[in-house]
Amino acid sequence: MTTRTPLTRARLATVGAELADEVGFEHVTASEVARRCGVRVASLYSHVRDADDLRALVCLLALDELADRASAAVAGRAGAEALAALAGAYRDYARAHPGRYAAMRHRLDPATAAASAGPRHADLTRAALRGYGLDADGETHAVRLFGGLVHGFVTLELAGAFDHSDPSPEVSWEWSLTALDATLTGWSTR
Amino acid sequence: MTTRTPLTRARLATVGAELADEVGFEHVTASEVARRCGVRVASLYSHVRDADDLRALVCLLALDELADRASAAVAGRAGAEALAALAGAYRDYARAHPGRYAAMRHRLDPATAAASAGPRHADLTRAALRGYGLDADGETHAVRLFGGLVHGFVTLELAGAFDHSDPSPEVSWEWSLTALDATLTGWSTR
DNA sequence: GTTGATACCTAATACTGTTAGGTAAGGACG
DNA sequence: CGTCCTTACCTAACAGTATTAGGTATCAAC
Repeated sequence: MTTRTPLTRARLATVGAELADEVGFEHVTASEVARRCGVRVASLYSHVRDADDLRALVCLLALDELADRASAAVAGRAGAEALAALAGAYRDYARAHPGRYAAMRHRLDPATAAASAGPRHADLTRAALRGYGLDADGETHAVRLFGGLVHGFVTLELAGAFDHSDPSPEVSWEWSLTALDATLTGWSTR
Repeated sequence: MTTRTPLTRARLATVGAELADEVGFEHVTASEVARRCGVRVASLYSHVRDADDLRALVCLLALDELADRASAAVAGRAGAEALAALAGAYRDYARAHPGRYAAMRHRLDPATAAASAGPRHADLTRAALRGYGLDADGETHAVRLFGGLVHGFVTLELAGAFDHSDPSPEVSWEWSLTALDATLTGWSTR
């Protein structure tokens, strides 16, 4: 036999992420991950503390992956364009990888969270907002408004909440981002 | 012994909802619900199809309960005031009953969803938006914008995403709702 | 007073999560 | 060259959860 890929935390994260996208994050199970790695369940415990730690791995991978994409999306853009690109990166990622997107809402312990790509997300949003000339507090409000709007819209859309009404969510998405830009432009002049 | 409360779907929903608020919706287990009802697990299966059906029960209860509160909140109000009251009802409910709030994102099969209080939520939002004089499509966009913003903000806040930055989320919340009102007012004049 | 429905039970099975301890292979070192 | 340690996996056992099958007690109705 060819030497099979050795088990690592990184590999577990990848396999877990693929599984999450296929069956949903809430159904990511240690047993199934082990099965896909061609290994017995017990062997996982040399690499992860417990099942929760395994899920945290997927969470971290998703945070990282999405931070990279978001970073690429805002690079070289400013103002409304940067905002739309950033929001689009989130939405596209959620649709391409629903399981990983859900994984990001997994509660991490504070230490892990601090060391994760989580802060990068906040930084990226702040960077995208730079052009609006907000003061420190205003920027924080804007980060929260942006985060809430994007996350909420994407979550509801993914959950199928928009499936039974008429105009395409695409249009609502554009309108929402336009409105957000207008709002922030207004804030900057106060 | 006093006649113990007989098991009904309603009782299972209540017990499940309490459990959800205590330990989180994702940890609502048939075993624990049975334990709290003073009954063996197998006995649940006379009332629910499977564990997923049990969780759906909690979801339906939450949808209903929150629809009632939302309804009371918007009664007798209009415009910005109605909008803020409706949004506040969601936020307050999420903070008082995080487990039930999480339960509402449980995927229901289409038939159950249609018969649930879900549509009432959409109707309530539409009612709260009436004062803005939007056309049909505009109203749909507004419902989605409102839903996304409120749900996203509340979810992130509950997840602790706002815990490590300075101004109180309260202020961001006010700002966001004010911005939403201004946006919709602007939409109506187009 | 048998019948039937209702509401609960025990028992058995399968799967997930977790811990404890065993083994095989490969490099380091005498 | 043989032994020793480490690494990376294994088997075995056990607890908890989900599910199904089939049994029993109670009670109302005919």
